[in-house]
Amino acid sequence: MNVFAEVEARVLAALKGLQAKGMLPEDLDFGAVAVEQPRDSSHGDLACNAAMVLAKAAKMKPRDIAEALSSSLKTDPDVASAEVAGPGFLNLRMRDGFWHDVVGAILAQGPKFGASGTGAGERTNVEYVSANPTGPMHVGHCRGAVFGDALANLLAFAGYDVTREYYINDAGGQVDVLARSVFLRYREALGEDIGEIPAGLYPGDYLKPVGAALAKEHGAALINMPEERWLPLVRSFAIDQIMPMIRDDLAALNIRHDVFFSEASLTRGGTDKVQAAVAELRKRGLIFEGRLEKPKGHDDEEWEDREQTLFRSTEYGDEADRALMKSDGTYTYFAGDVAYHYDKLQRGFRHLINVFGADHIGYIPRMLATIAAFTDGQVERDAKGKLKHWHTTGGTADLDIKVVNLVKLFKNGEPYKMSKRAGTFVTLRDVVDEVGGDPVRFMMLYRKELEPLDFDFAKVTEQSKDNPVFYVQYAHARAASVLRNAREAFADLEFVRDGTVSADLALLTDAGELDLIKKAAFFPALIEGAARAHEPHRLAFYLYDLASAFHGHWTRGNDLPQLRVIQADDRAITAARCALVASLQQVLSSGLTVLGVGAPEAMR
RNA sequence: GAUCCCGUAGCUCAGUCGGAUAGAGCACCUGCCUUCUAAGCAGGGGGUCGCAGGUUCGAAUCCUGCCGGGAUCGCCA
Repeated sequence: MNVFAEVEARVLAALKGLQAKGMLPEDLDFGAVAVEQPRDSSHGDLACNAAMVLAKAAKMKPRDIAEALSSSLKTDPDVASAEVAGPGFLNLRMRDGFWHDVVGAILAQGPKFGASGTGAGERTNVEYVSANPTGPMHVGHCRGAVFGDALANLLAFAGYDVTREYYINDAGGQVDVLARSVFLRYREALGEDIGEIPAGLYPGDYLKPVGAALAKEHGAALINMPEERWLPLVRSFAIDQIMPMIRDDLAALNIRHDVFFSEASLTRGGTDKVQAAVAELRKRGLIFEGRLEKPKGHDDEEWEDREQTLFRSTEYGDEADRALMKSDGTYTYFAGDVAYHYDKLQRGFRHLINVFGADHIGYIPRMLATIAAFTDGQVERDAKGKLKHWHTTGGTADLDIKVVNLVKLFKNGEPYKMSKRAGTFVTLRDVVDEVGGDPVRFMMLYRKELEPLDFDFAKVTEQSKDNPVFYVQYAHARAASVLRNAREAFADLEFVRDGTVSADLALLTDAGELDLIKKAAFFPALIEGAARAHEPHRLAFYLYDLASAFHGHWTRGNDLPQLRVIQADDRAITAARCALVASLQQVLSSGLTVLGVGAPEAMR
């Protein structure tokens, strides 16, 4: 039950009624008509902008439309008042019974309250994390991981059919470096003194067990092989060892993926998916042999001018065409990504979402161009041809690229630089072990993803009570606690029977109680808006707001005992208030679950 | 050089498709625990929404141009 959609439907019906009576011209576009929450609750429960958005097309004064709409809506038995205000707002107040029904709906629908059908089961692929499999996850990785995971949860809750995907970059030079680093640890495991790890290789201790495992499996068999023979073997061995480490790290943050897609698999075993994808682009006339201009702002010396295979991404607003083949005849990273995304499309996804780190911003235009090309879609541009949004439109499928900004690490207020070599490398696991997954997740989500985030390791560890996650969790625990106490006060207290509310909700007459219901009633609309915008942070802020309202109402009971939930001499009112508290607990629980954060029954 | 992001209270940040008197947390000040969990609550001070134009019934929000901070650029991944 979405009260905004509900009331909007009634407004639209009223507008059509006015048309039928000839009080409004036919042929009006009601698309911009919206029912929303007024910023100031003294204006009413709900506000409608219909009069103002229709005035021009209807060639009428906004206030005249609003007055007509007002008298029409006043006949609705749920409408307590419909006043025209300001330039033509229609402020609606609903009768208490309308809000009491929301409590009933929440308790009847349980965890499904707020879940929506807007996604219509459309197949959606969210690709996130995709860290190179060269070591354990560090704190910098976890923002994109948490964001992507929460976004996937949100979309699933909003009715999309979501696949969570991790692209394993296991084909480039970095994994060769990994293999060489592991090979060194392998020699070490066999008793050799390897001395200091040479520059250019990964020095981390986490590779020691990998080298030891390699020694256990192969003994000394690899030691005298030429590199070209052991390299591929060690490479895949190392990746097979490290991916479980990464999965474990992610699991510690309550993150799981449905699909791990290997870059190397694109060209393994006689198949060449890159070639197939490039052929598809060639068919569209977007592949050509040409020369690239020297990039500006870089030293000239290393630039080599040569003819090469290029993708005409400038066709879709990119600033340069993009190379697909290196001079040694192998594919570029981009070529692999083209094939990977072609594969996603062939798997039938209608919506693609990629979560990028801010350091990949420059990669966005070519990725958008790729999807636009494959789907016969467009990349939106403004009049000057600049990219307007980071998504494609109008094609058989679309891509939206979400960028999470950098996490700036601090320690005791000082900027903190991570370095694998200096041993100041902070792993994700260290943070989660010390602080817990819930605070990390909530902190990452309690912020618009495009904003930079300061992460002070010491502060999060020592003053974790400042983290808003506890505020929200406390509200949930408080609700659980009062329900426990109520059942103690009234042994067989009942407010729900067979999925419907049995308590007399008409007893909820306090303004604070009704205000809480109104906030809870906003949840479905919030979910829809956040899902549409791909912005999980809105949910985090909403939950904070709801928790705040609940804490405020609760504490009012200190001064005014008659407002407390448990009224020892009044079973009926206790039951009604318990129903309200249970409904708030449900919304808090559902929201926290979408964010991937726990909803505890008690705080410690 | 080019592209992109950001600029809202002392600090960190929200602000729904353009909506009414711009909000929260922290910090500061004043109160509230014999009371359903004080990890809480109530109140106070604090603003040129970076600057200047434009669009319109209405702009923190959209457009243009500046200013400031940050990120990125390649046959890397």
